[in-house]
Amino acid sequence: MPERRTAELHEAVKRRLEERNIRYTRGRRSVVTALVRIEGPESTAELHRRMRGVPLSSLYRNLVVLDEAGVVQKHHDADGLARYELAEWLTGHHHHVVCVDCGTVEDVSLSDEDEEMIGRLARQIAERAGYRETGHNIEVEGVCPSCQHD
Amino acid sequence: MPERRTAELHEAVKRRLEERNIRYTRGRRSVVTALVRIEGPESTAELHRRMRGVPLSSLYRNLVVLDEAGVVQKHHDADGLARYELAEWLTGHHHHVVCVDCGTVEDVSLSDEDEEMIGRLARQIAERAGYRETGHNIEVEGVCPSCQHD
DNA sequence: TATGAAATGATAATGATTCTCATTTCTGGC
DNA sequence: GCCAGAAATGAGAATCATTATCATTTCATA
Repeated sequence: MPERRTAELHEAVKRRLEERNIRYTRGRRSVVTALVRIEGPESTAELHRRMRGVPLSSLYRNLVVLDEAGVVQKHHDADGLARYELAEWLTGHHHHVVCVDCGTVEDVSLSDEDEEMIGRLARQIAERAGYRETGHNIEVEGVCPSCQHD
Repeated sequence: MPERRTAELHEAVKRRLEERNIRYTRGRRSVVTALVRIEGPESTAELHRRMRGVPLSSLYRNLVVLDEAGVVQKHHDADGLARYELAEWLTGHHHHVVCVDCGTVEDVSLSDEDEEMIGRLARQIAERAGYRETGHNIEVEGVCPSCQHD
């Protein structure tokens, strides 16, 4: 993500939080900063490693706050551990490829036509079960480049 | 699932386990039996409730065994809790609709044409990230019928 | 600068899952 | 049927990510 955009992103987050009377503190800023550099949802352990000086309890607490404010999106990997990334209104709509070997998750975007197709299928799936759709995404499993050694 | 098929299903599971020199014991049978009645991935707590007389430690241990043998498929809900269902080679390929309110998960199947379309997109997503694809599924989020009260 | 609300950091508590180990149940050969 | 070894079980302890607690600090506003 280009330098330029990062400042705008922080501004957008700040506005979003202020609308909800939540302060955009240094700890929360550093969560967002750590998340900007990332290719796909990262574990809390990894995020903590990237953020020297921020206590684990604060990280957890702020992830909850940012999640409830819709700034961040929470996922779970194959072991059930939490992984976070910036919400789609900040990064754009995308899907995930998960490595079945090492557990890494990467973001992938599709063309507008393909997205439309998926959207239609998702609506159909929801409708068939009597659900009111609120979102969808394709989870693709595979073996990532660096795990394909044999 | 019809009565008739249930016996065949147990036979298929038995063969699968025997190939791996794993015994198909009463405890394991009752896990499979509990799973047959289910509409979508169920939590371990719910499974345990359905299986009076089976200690929790045995349930957990057998879920691991059945998962490693490919009899059962493990998922995680929005809270990161484990949910299990029978593997697709026993039930057929399908997708999931998740209620964002109560967390229930239901299975949904699509037409062959739609499946082909999704398969193509999944391959494309994997390829774009340099992954060798091993599987995929669409996760649709929505509000289930019984949570649509307002 | 004072005041009350919100956020922090250190630590304790929680709860799902996994591990341990003594006991029990299978299986295959005699 | 009976034995020996392997596998499975059950009860409980241990683990570990995540949450809650609470005294202290920081912030926004007057």
